[in-house]
Amino acid sequence: MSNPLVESHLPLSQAQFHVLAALAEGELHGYAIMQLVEETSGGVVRLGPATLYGTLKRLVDAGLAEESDRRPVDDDQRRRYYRLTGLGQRVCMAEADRLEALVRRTQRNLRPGMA
Amino acid sequence: MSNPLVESHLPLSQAQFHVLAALAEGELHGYAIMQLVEETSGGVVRLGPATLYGTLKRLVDAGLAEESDRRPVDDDQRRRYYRLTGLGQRVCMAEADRLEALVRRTQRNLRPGMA
DNA sequence: TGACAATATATCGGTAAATGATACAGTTTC
DNA sequence: GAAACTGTATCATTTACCGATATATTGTCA
Repeated sequence: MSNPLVESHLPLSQAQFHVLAALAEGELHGYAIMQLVEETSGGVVRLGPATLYGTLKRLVDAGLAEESDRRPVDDDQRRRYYRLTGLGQRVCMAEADRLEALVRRTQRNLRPGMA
Repeated sequence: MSNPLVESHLPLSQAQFHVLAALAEGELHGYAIMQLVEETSGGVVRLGPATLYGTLKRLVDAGLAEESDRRPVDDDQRRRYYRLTGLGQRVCMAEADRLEALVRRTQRNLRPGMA
């Protein structure tokens, strides 16, 4: 399952992974990403505007996310929606799988009770 | 289970979490950490000397890791061993738990096959 | 309707972290 | 005794992060 195109984007920074993970929920606009990340992390991860829009721009430049032209009726016209690209989905999934293995191993090592 | 002292160190950067996770395996010297991180990530995460020793120093300054005076007989005398502090264990565990939830949610969202 | 809070995007500037390159010394192997 | 590997360390640069700030729109409600 080795894929050089995908792996060249790994590992993702925390900010990048959190934004991609938020977009995995569906098409979202910037402000909604901020709220979702803060909410799903229990308030631990708080992306300010500079971090969010900077990260978003980098993800778009890297081809992992793209702006969507989706426009729900009566939606706030200021909103700009983003979604994962196909590559973005694969990269996000690969990073999630990689972290899963690391997390499991770490939890096993630290579970009570060790010396 | 909220713990301000622990949470003030979250979220960890990728490099910091990887080093702490490596130290969760046991007391290790710098070079061994480099090898272990590369090995357990399937070669995806490669810490150069600057990243490793810089990160290690920051972790020690933050009280998450400490140098050990452990000296196996006939061991290479250049080696400097490090281990997690009590705080480091709790922070590493908290980060692992946080990532676990995020990873699960992301995998659920991206598993085949969605639009 | 007028004021205020929340929503929404954007950028500037400072700071911290990550990283490639490099250096240097000890150890092992043949 | 030379080459490859092990091991720690730092410099200089790049990159990313992030607090602060700006500005405009939308929603609320008195």
